[in-house]
Amino acid sequence: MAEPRPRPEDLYNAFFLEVGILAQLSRAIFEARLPPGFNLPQFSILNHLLRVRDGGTPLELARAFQVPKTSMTHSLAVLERHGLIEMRPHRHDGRSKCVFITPAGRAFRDAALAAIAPDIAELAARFSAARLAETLPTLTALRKVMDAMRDPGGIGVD
Amino acid sequence: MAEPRPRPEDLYNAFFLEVGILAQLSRAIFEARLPPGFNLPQFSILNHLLRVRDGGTPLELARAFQVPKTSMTHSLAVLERHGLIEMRPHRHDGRSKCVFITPAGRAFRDAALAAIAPDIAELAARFSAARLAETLPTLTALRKVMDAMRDPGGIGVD
DNA sequence: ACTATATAGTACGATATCGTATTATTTGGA
DNA sequence: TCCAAATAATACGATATCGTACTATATAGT
Repeated sequence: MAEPRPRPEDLYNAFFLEVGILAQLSRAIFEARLPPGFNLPQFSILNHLLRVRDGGTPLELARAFQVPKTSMTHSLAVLERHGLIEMRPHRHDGRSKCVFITPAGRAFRDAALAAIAPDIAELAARFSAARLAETLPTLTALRKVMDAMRDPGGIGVD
Repeated sequence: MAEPRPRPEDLYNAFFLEVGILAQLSRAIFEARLPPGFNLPQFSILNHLLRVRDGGTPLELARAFQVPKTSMTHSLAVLERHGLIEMRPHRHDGRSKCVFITPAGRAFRDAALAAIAPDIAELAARFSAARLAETLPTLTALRKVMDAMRDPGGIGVD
């Protein structure tokens, strides 16, 4: 009754279907815990500024998140309007700017992480961390392969 | 040098970060092969109508895709405007409608799948299907757990 | 049968995302 | 030095997504 030999194509489609659903579900859970008016990309930018580094340019951020630079301009404008980041002129390049997180931005990010912790705890109670950990190296390796395919020699997220 | 015991929380965050990036990358690749003016959700609806079933209501589709019904109304309007689906009145419920895929819709979906096949082949050459297949059951199980958490007794995608 | 409540779909407005064009600045070659 | 090409950011317009409110119909309790 089981398909004897599923076409490889179907496997990849099924995989990306699951990935898409998981991304949508996790985003919905996450955004439900953010203050109204904020979304996951905005949080992710703050998180990136803290975990990776701040002081980089909007274009670098756009590349790191694989979004058009105009989308990044918009997201940064929202964050700046709320005082969560600061945009300063670039020291050596008059065309460019540098993005810094503010103390309010740190506080916002920490509060958001704390707000989601209970959801993660509930999920952890129903789905073992060990099982997730098994798959993580594969997901990371695949992501790197796909990154390389779309932009050979690109910047990457790490 | 490696963290002796990473907090479980960090593992889940890292996992969902990878899932989000993979979803974004696969969506970008997919949409690059769709005719201009169409996006992945629109294709996914056609695919669902063929692979699962058609004749259902817009609300059922909205639940299956975990999107608000207003978003589904909009997507269906676009598909209908292009003649890819047909909306007929519901037989027994005057409030409701039924969504059917048209021959043009089938052709569109088949053409889209064919257009992406080379990308999948290229990916398959760089990342083994076997490795993906290993992780798929875990992803599916996690998706079901998360589905159940957000909507106990909900409809589900299968 | 009548009425209150629930439900399906949509109209409308707000924000997000993204493609194209524009402006300002830098860089590199004549 | 000067000018053409490249680059960083943004302005602007189009579509997508989604929350609120509304209309039409169905359902359930009396």
